[in-house]
Order: sequence, then structure tokens, then C-alpha cells
Amino acid sequence: MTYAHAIDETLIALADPTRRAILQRLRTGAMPVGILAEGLPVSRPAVSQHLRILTDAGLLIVTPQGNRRLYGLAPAGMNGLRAYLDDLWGDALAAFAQAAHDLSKDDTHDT
Amino acid sequence: MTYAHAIDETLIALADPTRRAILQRLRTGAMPVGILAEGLPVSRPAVSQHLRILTDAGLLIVTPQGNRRLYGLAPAGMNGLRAYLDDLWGDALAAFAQAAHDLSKDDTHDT
DNA sequence: CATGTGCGTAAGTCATGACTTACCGTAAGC
DNA sequence: GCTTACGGTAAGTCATGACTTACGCACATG
Repeated sequence: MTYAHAIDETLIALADPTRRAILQRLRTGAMPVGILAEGLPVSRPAVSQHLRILTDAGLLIVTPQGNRRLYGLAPAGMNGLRAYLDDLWGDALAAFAQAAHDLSKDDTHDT
Repeated sequence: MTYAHAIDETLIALADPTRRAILQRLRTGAMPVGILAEGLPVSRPAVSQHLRILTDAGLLIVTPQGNRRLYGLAPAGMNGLRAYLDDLWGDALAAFAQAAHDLSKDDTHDT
């Protein structure tokens, strides 16, 4: 899986409100699918499908425990996305600062 | 528009590969729709539709110039999403660090 | 060992999103 | 003033995604 593909999976995973609700729930700690599904407005298999997408995107870690699987947030799960956003928007911020700087010099020059 | 809704729009905007390609193109500077569409594998109206979604999400700024509209990256466009990711994943990192710390203490205690 | 529990996946349904072509309003150029 | 250029939106098509119920496998329990 390439870096760009990983970012694609992460952003697609985060673009769904149900999956974001799952991530919010998991902030309190890892929990099994059945518990997780209880507090969500969709069926248990739907939660399972979303967990699959989140796990494939590298956002969750799974801990098997007998016939249960505990899902928790992967600590480094968001690193790639953060790096991508910094890279994409870093230039915009720098260009903005440069433009403001140039405008200031122009004004001074014209005066 | 609420904060949660703004995050929703931003993440949905970023989840599409064509829109991410548009953002990549705009790193070099603001440009009109026609120029932008030339380097993309979809039609000009499709690009216009995507620009609408990106602008509504607060990621772009539009500068009218006669019958042209220059689209550029909004410098602060990604701030809300960054804050959201820090908030969502901040606990996970802290909990991970705490767990590692507790494990270390347990090991020391047991030894 | 039989039964119950947990959960992932298959298959189907339906809404939504990404694209297209066509059209129209506004500004620019001659 | 007419023609050209720019670009947003309408309307339609089609693929995709989110959900459902049903099923089956693995583990737990009595």
C-alpha cells in the first residue's frame, strides 16, 4: 500500500459520521463490538463493517479475547494524515505570509 | 453551521481523489477554473462542482476577476480539521503513554 | 457434548455521489 | 452591438456506499 493510498483510506474512513461516532466512543478505551454497537443507531453487522474499514485504514488495533475482539484507537493511526495535511497546507500558509510581506514592501515602496 | 458540521464538510471534501488533486494543483497558486480543469481527467463542470464543495468546506477562497474566478487555498482552511484530529487522537496518545508508564511501574513492582 | 454467545461476512435494497451534456448569465474583446 | 470566453447550474445516468437480515464459524459455558 502506497502512502497516497493510505491517506485515501484514512480520509474516506473519516468522511462517514457513523465511523466518526465509533472513534469518539473508543476514546474512552477499547471495547468489543457488541458494547460498541449498543450506543450506535445502526445494527451490529453495520458496526462490524465500519470497524473493518477503520482497521484497514490503520486507525484501530484489534485485540482478540476469546470469542470477543476488542477494538481500540491505534496511537499512531493519525500520523500519516497529519503529515499529509501539514505538507498540503504548509505551502499555503507560507505563501500567505510571503504575500503579506510583499504587500507590505510594495506599500512602503509606493509611498 | 456548527463546528461538527464544518468538520463533516471538510472530511467529506477531502475524501474524494479528484478534489485532493485540485488542492494539489492549487499549491502552486490561485488559478481559474479553465486552467485548473485542463490538468484534470474530468470535465470543466465537474471541476466547478468540486470547487463548490471545497469552497463551502472553507478550504478555498475565490477571487473574481472579470468573467474569471481565481480559486486559491484558504490559509486557515485546515485549522478546524487539525484541531479536531488533535482532540480526537490526543487522548489515544496520552492513554498509550500512560499505559506504557503503568506497565513499567508494574514490571518494576513485580520484579 | 450440546447449547449459547460473539462477530465477520454474504446477499440484497436503496439512497447518494461523481460524472456527463446542455443551457444560460455575465464579462471581455473587436 | 455582436461575438467570444468564462463558468455555474440543471438534468440525467450509473457506480458506489451504508444499511438491513440471514447465515455460519469460533469460542465460552454448563
